[in-house]
Amino acid sequence: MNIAKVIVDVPAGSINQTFDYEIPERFQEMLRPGMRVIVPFGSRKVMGYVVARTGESDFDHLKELIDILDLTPILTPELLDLGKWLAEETISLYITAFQAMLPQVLKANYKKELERLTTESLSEQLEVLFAGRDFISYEELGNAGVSFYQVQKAIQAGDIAVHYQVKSRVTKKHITFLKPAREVYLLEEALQDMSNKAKKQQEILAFFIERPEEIELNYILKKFGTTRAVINALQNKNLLTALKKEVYRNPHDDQAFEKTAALTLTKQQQKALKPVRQHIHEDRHDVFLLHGVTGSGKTEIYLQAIQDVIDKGEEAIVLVPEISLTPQMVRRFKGRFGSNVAVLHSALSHGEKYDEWRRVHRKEVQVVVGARSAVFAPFENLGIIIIDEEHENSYKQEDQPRYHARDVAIHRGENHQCPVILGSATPTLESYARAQKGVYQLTTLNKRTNDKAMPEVNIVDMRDELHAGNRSMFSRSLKDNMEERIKRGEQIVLLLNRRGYSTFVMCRECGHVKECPHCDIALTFHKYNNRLKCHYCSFEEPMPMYCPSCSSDLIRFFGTGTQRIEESLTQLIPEARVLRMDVDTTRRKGAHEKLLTQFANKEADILLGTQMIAKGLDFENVTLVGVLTADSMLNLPDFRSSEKTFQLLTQVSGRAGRHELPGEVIVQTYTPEHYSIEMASHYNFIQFYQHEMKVRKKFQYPPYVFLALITVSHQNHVTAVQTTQKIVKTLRTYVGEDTVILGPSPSPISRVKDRYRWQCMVKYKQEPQLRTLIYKIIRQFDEEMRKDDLQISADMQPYQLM
DNA sequence: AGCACGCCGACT
DNA sequence: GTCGGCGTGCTC
Repeated sequence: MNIAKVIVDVPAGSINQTFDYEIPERFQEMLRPGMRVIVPFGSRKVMGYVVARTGESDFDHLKELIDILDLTPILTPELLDLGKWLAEETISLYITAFQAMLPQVLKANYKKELERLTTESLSEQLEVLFAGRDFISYEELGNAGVSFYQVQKAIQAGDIAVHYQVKSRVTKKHITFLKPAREVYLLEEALQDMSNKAKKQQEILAFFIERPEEIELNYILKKFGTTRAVINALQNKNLLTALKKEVYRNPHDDQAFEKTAALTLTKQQQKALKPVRQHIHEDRHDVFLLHGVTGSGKTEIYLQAIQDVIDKGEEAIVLVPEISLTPQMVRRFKGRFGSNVAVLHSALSHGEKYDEWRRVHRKEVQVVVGARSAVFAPFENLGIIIIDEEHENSYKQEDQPRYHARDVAIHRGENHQCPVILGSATPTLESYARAQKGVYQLTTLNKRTNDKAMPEVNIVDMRDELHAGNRSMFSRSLKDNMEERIKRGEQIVLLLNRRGYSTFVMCRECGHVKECPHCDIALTFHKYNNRLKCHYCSFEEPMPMYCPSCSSDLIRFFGTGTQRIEESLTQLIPEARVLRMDVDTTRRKGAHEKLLTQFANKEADILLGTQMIAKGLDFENVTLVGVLTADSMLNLPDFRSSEKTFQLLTQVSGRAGRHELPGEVIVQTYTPEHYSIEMASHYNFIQFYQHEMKVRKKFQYPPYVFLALITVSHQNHVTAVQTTQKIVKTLRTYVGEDTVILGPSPSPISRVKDRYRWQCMVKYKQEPQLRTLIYKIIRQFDEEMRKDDLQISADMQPYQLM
C-alpha cells in the first residue's frame, strides 16, 4: 500500500481524475486518506487530497509525493465519499467539491520564487532585480519589466533556479502571556532593589509575586494602564518572560449567554418530537417535515432532539439561512448547550471560521449551527441533521458545485443512519409533496405556543388608491395605521419587496433607458454617490446630466429603492423615526446587528427594509407590518414566483404581534385576486399547496418533473448559440421519450460581462443516465472551453432560472 | 490551469 | 543570430 491516489488542485475537466504517487518511506506510517499533500505535477508543485491508498498502479513510473500538509485527515472517509457523490451529483469537478466542503484557509496558495545560484555577475537587468538578494518572488519579474527570455537563459545556464512553493493560508491566532522568569523570592529581591522611579514596574512585579502564574499580556496592560515598554523593561531584567500561545478566535463569548433550561412542550410539540427521538435512539434514518406556523415552537423541538443526541454521545448539525443567523438565534443554542456549540456563518473572518471548524474537527463540540456549508461539518457520529426554514433559497449554492444543502443533508443522514428534520412554516412544494407521498414523515404544528392568533392581514388594492388620486407608495390605510401606532409608541416593520424592481434611469423625453455596456441589464442608480452601477459586472459611471440619446435634461431615475421610500416616508409622516436596512446600510461588518439593536431599543418607529427583514426577527413592540409591493415578483420569469410570494408574505406577517400586543398586517398590491396573495392573507398553506400543485402539473414543473439547466456563454454570439444547439441535439438523441428539452433560448439576462449567454432546459421524470450524459457532453467541449474561452455549466435542479 | 517545447516570423 | 509570440500537448 505504498501508493497514494490523489485528486490534485487543478480545476480542469481533463484533470478530473485521481493521480497516483509513490509514498516515500518516511511518510508510510502517517499518511492516511483525507490528508492534503503536496505533489509534483508536470514541472510544478500542487496541493492535492489523498483519497485512497493502494498497492498497485497502472503507471510504471510514479513520482514521489513531496510533503504532507496535515497531521490528521481533514476529510473523514465519509466526507471523501460525500465529495465524490457531490461532484457527480452536481456535475462538478472532484477538486471543486472537496474545496467546497472545507474552510477557505485550507486552500493552497501558490508562489514562485527565483533563487540566485551563482556569485558571478548576471545580466544588468537581473542584477538590478536581485539587488543583492538571493531570493526574489516571481511577481517582481513582471513589475520590473525583465524579459522572460533572459530569465530562461539564466535558468538554462544554471545561474538562477525557479522554486515552486505551496503554502497553506492557515493563520493561527496567538495570544501573549506573561509569567515570572524566576523564583518568587528572586522577584521579591528584585522588587526591593528596584528604583523608586519605576512605579509601574514595581506594581506589576508585586502583582506577579502575588500570582506567579501565566497571565494574559493584554490583561496586565489594561489593569495597570500601561504599555509594552514597561513590560519590556521587566523582560530585559529577566524578571518576566513572555510566551505565545495558540488560541481559538472565539467570536462568541460563551459566558455571555444566559443558560436556559428545556421548556415544557405543548401536546403538539410532544407529538412531533416523539418519532424523532425514537429514530435517534434506534439509529434510524428518515426525513421529517416539520410544518409549523411561526411561533409554534419548532426551535424548542430542535433543541430537545439535539439534547437526546448529545446524551447519546453523538453530534448534531443545525442549518439556518444565512440571513436569520442572527444573534437571537445563536443565543438560543449557546444558551442551551454553552461551549458545546460551534457557529459557522459568513460574518466571521476566514480565521474565525477556521477556528470554529477546528473545534468540530477536534471533537471539542457536539453541535454546529451554521449556514449552508455547515452541512459538511466533519463529524463522525452524526445523530441528527436539522434544516430550519427549509424553503429558503440560500440553501442552494449558486456557483460550482451547485448543490442544495437539503440533498446533502439527506445523503449524510443515510450515511449515518440518523434522522433529518426539515422545518418550515411554508415548506417547498417539493418537500410537501414528498411528505404527502409518504417519502417524508409529515408533522404539523398549527398552534402557536402562546395560543395567540396570527395577526390579521388586510389587503389594500393599490388600483383603488390610484383611482382615488393617491399616487404615493403608501395607501391611505397604511398611512393612518402607521400614524396611529407611532402615537401609541408602538413599532412598525415595512417591507419593500424589491426583487424585480430597481432604481433604473430613464429619459422622460425619449424613453431611453441607461443600460450596462457589457451586460444586457439596466444600470442601477445609487444615490449616495450619484452613480450608476451594474449589478452583474463591476461597471460604474456617473449619473448623466443629459440623455445620451436625445440630449434632453429630463433624465430621471425610476423604480423604488429603499432610499426613495425613506424620503417619501419622512415627508408623509415627518415625526416618524425611520431605520433603513438594505445592502447599503448593512455592508459594514456588524452593521446589521447594530441596526436591529437600535430598533429593539426603540430608537426608531419604523424599520424599513428589503427581504432581509422578513426572517426570524422578533420584536415585542412591533404591532404593524406593512408590505409595500406584494406582487413585485409575481411577474418574474420564474415558475416559483407564486411560491416565493406566498412564503415571503407568510414569513413577514409572522413578525407582527408575537407577544402581548395584537398585531396587524397591511399588504399593498395591484393584484389582490392573485391566489398566492389571497391565500397568504388567510395563512392557508394547504389550499395554496393544492392550487399551486395544479399549476405545476399543468405546466410540467417541479415537483412533477426534475429540471436541469445548461448554460453556455461566449463572447461571440454565434458560438454561444451554435454550441447550445449542438448540446440540445446530442441530448435529444440520448434521452427518453417523455423527456422534454427546451431551447436553445437566450438566458433571461442574455449578456453579462460582454459574454452572450444561451441555455437549454431539460425537463425529465426518470433519466438515470442524465448526469453522465451531460458530463460527457461537456467534456467534448473541453478543448474549446480552454482555448476559446467557451463556458458551459450545468445546474441540476436550478433555483434561479436567470 | 500552467508549463515546456517547438515552430515561425521580425528585427538587428 | 536573437528575441518574442503563439499553438499544442501533457500532467501519475
